[in-house]
Amino acid sequence: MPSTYDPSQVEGKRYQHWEESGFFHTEVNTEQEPFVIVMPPPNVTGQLHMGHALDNTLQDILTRWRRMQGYNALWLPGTDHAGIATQARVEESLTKEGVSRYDIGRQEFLKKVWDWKERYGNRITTQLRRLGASCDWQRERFTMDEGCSEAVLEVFIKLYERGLIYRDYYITNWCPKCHTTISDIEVEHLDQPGHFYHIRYPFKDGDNDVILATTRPETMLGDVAVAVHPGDERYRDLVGKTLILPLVGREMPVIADEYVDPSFGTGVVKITPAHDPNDFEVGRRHDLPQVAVIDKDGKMSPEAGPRYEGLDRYECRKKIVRDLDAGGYLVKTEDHAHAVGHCYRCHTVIEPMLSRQWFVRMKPLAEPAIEAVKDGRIRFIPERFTKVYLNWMENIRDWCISRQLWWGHRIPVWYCRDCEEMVASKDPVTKCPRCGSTTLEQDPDVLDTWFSSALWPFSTLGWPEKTLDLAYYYPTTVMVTGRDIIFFWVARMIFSGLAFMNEVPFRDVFIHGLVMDALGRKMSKSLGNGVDPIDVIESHGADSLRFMLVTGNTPGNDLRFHFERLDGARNFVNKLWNASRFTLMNLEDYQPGEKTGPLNLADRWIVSRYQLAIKETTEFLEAYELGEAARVLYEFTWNELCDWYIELAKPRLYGKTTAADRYTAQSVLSSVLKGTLELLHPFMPFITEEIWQHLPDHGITIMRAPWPEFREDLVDTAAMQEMDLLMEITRAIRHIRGEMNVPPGRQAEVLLVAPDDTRTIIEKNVEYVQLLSNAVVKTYPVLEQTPEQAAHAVTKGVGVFVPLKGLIDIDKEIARQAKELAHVEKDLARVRGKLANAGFLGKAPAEIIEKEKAKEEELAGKQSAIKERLAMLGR
RNA sequence: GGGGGUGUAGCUCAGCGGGAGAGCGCUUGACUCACAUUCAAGAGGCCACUGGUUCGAAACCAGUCAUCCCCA
Repeated sequence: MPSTYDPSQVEGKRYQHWEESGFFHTEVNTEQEPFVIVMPPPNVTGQLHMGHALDNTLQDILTRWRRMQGYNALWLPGTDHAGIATQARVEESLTKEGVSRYDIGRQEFLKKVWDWKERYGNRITTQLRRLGASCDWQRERFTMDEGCSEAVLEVFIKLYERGLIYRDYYITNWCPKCHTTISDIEVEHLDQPGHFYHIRYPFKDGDNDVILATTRPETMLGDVAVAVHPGDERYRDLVGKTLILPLVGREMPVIADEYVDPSFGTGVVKITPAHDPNDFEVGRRHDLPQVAVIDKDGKMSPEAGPRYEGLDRYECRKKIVRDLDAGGYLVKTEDHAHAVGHCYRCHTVIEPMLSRQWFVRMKPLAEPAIEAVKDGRIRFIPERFTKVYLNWMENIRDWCISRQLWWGHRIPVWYCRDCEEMVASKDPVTKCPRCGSTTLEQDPDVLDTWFSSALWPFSTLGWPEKTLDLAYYYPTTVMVTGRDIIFFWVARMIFSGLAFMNEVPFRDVFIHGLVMDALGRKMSKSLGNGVDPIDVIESHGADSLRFMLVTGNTPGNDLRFHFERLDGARNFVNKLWNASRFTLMNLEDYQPGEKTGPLNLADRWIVSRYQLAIKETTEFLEAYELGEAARVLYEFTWNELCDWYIELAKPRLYGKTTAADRYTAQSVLSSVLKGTLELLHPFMPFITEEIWQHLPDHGITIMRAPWPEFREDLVDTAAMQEMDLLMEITRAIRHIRGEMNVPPGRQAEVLLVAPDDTRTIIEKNVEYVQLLSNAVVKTYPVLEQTPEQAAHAVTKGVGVFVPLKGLIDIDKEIARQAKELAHVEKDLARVRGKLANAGFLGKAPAEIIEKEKAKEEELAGKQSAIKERLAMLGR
C-alpha cells in the first residue's frame, strides 16, 4: 500500500462493481420499510456543477446511511428535458449552420433535439456516477419518456375537466430573445439605474394639465387613460375630464382607481393596459381599450405610429424623450433605481406583453398545499423555510403554463377551424365534436418544463397506472433541494401530489444553500468563477469533494468554495488511509474470532469513545445535521483513534507485551477501525469500501454492512475519566517540554505528586504517560522538598515537576507561574462569585451547582499549589 | 415597500441558556519505524451595538447598525 491514497486507482473500479452487482437496485418488499428519495432531475443535456454536487452528495449520504440501517432505500434518478435551455442550445447550433428552426420545421427540429439529447444525455449521469451517487439506475427516468408524458397528459386533461386550466388573454412575461412567455418566477428582478421622467399631459379644454412620472416613456404610445387615487384630494376635480396624449393626440379620460399610490411620484399614473400587468387590471376594471405598441422582438409596432414603428424599444425611449422635450412636455428627469425583470435563461429584459396563454387556476390547488404544511404532514428543514413557502402559497397567482417552444410536452388541445370549438384530449382529435369538421389544429405551444417536474414524485413510480411501486414507495421520504427552487418546484410538487395522489409527495423537505465562490458570489458562466466538480474529483477525489461539501455547512445556509477546505478534506482522507495502512500492516498474522484477553484502559477508552461517536453521528443524521455528523467522525478518527489510541497500541502491536495482549490490541483496533469506516461510508463511499475490503471479517460490500449500533453497556465512564487524567498529565508535560525547549529526543525526568486515588490510576498506567511524553515518571504522595531547578504545573489535582537542572531560568519560571496564578485566580473569583449568589444556589439545577463546586475545589487546589511553588522559588 | 438570512480568533465557519470551539493561516520545535497531505507546543476573541428577560445570555426577546438574499 502506498503512503498516499490515490483515488483514481479506486473510485472508477469500485463504482462499476457496485453498479454491476446491483447494490443500488431495490424492489418492492412489503416486509421492509422503504426509504425513498427522488432525485431533482438535472437538465438532460447539461453538465454537473457544484450545486448538483452538493445536492446529490447530501442525498447519497442519506440514502447510503438508511440503506445500512436496514431500510429498503430507493434513490430514484432521472433527467429533465429543460425546455427553454435545451431548445436554445440546439437553435444556437443551427444558427451556426446558418438555418433557423422555422427553416427546417417542427418535425425536423424535434428530431434534431432528440439527437442532441441522445448525444449529451449520458454526460450528466456519468458525472453523477463519478461523484459516487448510489441511485438505482435501473429506474432512471426522463421527463419526456413515455410514462412521464402520459402522466402529463392525464394531469392536463383532469385539471381541464375540473375547470382548473383555462385559456385567456393576459399580460405575461415575454422574452424577446427566447421568443416565449415565461412564468412569473422565471423572471429575475435586478435593480438598475434608470430615470424617472416627469411628463405633462394637457387637458382637452386647454386650461390645465397634469404631471405624471414614468420610468418607461416609450409605453406612453399605448396609454389609454390616466389614473389617480379616488381619495386623493389634490386630483378629485380632475376625474372624468379628458386629456390629450402628447405626441399622439389620442383623447383619454382621467379615472379613479384604488391601485394608484398617492404618495408615489406625483400621485398620477399613466395607464398602458397592453404593457403593464397592473395597468392591465385597471384597464379591465374600467373597460379600457388595449393598445399594443411593442412587438415580439421588442420593437415598436405599427400601433406606435409611423414615426416610431420598427424602432427598438430603447431607441424609441430616447426618441420619445427628445420629442417630449422638444414639445415642452418633459418637465424634468430624475435618476431613479428600479427593479427590472430579466429572463432567467438569457438575461434579456422581459417585456410584459398581452397575449393568449394557458393558465392553471391556483387558489383551489394552493389551499390543501398550505394545509399540508401547516398541519405538519410536510416538514421543512430548516424550519424557517416554512414561512417562505407559506408566504408564497398564500399570495399565489395563476400559473402561466404555455410556452412558445417546440421542445416539450405539446398542449393536448385541438381547435376547430370551422366553428372555433376547443377540445382537450389525450389522443389526437380528427373530427370536431360540435360541427363535425375535420380541419382541426393542435395548439402549437408546449407546457412549462416545471409542469412535468411537478409530477416527478409519482410519475416516476408509474402513475397514472396503479403500480405496486406507487403503492409501496409513495409518498417518498424526503426531498433534498436548494433554497432557490422552493417556488419553482417544491411547491408545485406538493399541490400536484395532493391533487392527484390525495397524499403529500414527501414528508420532509431538506433545503440546502447555494455553493458560492470564495468571495461569496454565485458561481456563474458569465463571471467565469465556477469550479467544475469533475476537475476537483480528478485532482482530489470524489470522497474529498463530498467531505468538503458537507463539513462546516449548516442546513439552509450558503457555502463558500475554498480550495483550502478541499485540501483539509483530502488530508483527512489521507489520514484515514494511513491509519488503515498501519492497522493492516499489523494484522498480517491476525485471525479474528479467538477470545481476546482482558481489555486494558486504552482499549476500554477507545471502545467507549467509539460508542459515543456512533450515538452522536446517528443522532445528527436523524436531525439532518450532516455537517455536525461529519465533524464528530473527523474528530473521533483523527484526535482520538489516531493521535492517542494508535500511539498507545504501538508497543503492544510491536510485541513489547505478551502475545495475548498483542492479539487484544489487534482485535480492538481492527474492530473500531471497521466500525469507523462504516460510519464514514455514507460520507466517503470509495475509500471506506476500499479499506473495508482489506479488513478481516468483511462482508460483500460495506454498502450493505449494518449501521453500527450504539451500545450503552460498552461505555465505560470510569475508563474515560481515567484516560482523561492521563491525557491531561501528558499534555502538561508536553507543554513544559515545549515551553522550556527540551529537545523531543531527550528523555525527561518527571515527578508527579498525587493523592492516593489518582496516584493509583497513574501508577497502573504510567507507561502511557511515559510513552507519549518521552519521560521517566516517578510518583509520590507528597514531596517533602520539591526540586528547585524544575518547571511546575498542576492539573486535575496532580502536581507535575520536570527537573531541568541547568536548563531552567528561575526568573522566567517565576513569571510563568505568576501568569498561570493570575489566570487561576480570575476563574476562581468568578466561580466563587457564583457560589456566593443566593439566587444561583436557590434556582440553578443541583447538577450545575455540583459542577461549580467541583470547579472551585480544583481551582483552589491549583491556586495553593502554585502559590506554594512560587513561595519556594522566591526563597 | 414587505419578508428572511448572516454578523463569533487574521480568513472560512461550527456552537445557539450554565467552563469561548474547529479547519486554514501565523509563531516555536521535530523528516519519531501509518501518515511532513505529518507530529508536538503556542499566540490570537468586551461572540456587531443598545436595552430587556433570567440566579446565569454569544445563545432568548425588542430595537439599532452593517451586509446578503427573496418578494412587490
